[in-house]
Amino acid sequence: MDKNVFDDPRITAIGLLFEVSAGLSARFAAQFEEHGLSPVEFEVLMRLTRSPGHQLRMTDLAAQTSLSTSGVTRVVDRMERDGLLRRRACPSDRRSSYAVVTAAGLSRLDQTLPGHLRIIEEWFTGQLAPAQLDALLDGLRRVRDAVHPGATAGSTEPVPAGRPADC
Amino acid sequence: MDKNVFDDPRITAIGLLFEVSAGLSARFAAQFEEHGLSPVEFEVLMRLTRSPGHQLRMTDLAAQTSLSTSGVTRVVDRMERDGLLRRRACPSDRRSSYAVVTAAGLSRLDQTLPGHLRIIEEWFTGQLAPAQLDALLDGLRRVRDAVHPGATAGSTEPVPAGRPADC
DNA sequence: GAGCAACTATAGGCACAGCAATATTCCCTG
DNA sequence: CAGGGAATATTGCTGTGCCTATAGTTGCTC
Repeated sequence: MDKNVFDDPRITAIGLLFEVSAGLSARFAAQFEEHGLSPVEFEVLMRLTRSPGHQLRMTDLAAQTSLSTSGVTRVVDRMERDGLLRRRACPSDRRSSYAVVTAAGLSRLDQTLPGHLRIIEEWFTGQLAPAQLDALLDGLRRVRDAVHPGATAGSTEPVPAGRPADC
Repeated sequence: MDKNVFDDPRITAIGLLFEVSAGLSARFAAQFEEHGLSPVEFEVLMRLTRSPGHQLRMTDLAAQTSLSTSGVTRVVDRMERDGLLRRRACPSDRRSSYAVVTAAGLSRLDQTLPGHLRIIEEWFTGQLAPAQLDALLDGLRRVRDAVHPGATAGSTEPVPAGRPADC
């Protein structure tokens, strides 16, 4: 085992990426917790709220988050218990059920988002000159297009529903 | 809830970063699994192997990974059971014990690392022109220096031990 | 030198996520 | 229109990690 392997530029590069990602995640999690949300709950709230009708089928929600379908079932259980969203049966397909954001859920997201954006600005985008930020984002976009993580799990881009939202 | 919030450049920027990070993590995990390692086990193996004597106190190992001390206890349990490392008592401080990489552990890391580096090159560093990669890394470094994730958990940089490795 | 605070590792309880199995429903084919 | 295969959500099981409590050890203070 050659010790110099650890100084390989590839290792340091990937370490840097993960370190930044982990650091920001930790800050986000702390701010979410102030509003009684876990990171995954925030993600679910974002996904649903940006979708037409503030709703999404369980399967589609799983595809847009990094959760499995069973994971979605349980997260939705918790959030429904907390009143942040509710289940709604799909009349045209009795297999499907929708998760719909409630007014309380929208309100919670409204309370959480400004702080979230502030943290991004303070520790990420605001740390770089505009040109430097653009360069970084261009690089990331390039890598993203290549690695194309599964079904764009965690992507910011909206994902078309497997079936049209006919209900 | 204004729908335009989701198009905020800060949101898209952070989404991009996390998407890249998650995508690469998934590829790494798949390759680790081919060699019978979990991501955290690989991390532990890397940390120990790069340390003097291929060993580290449990506490220091926890500080260098993103694990808590109890988490380290259990990971080391599993890896000791699999023969990748072993515990060693510290003669000068009977509270401390060291985790030491075994020959089998070194061998396992040797088998895993080339593929790991190949993946980084294929999906990350190799996707960018040298100047573009430099720009991206500069940006990341800048953010890293600002956010300074806790006790540099997950950092590629070696972390000085809390106490000198006197045994 | 006795006592106390700090440190170290571990064990138990809890939360949470994934995988596999299951029940229900839908759709297509003959 | 009957039956089989695909799709959907849920549940049990398992694995894993964190938090807290606990036991042992060390070093400092009086």
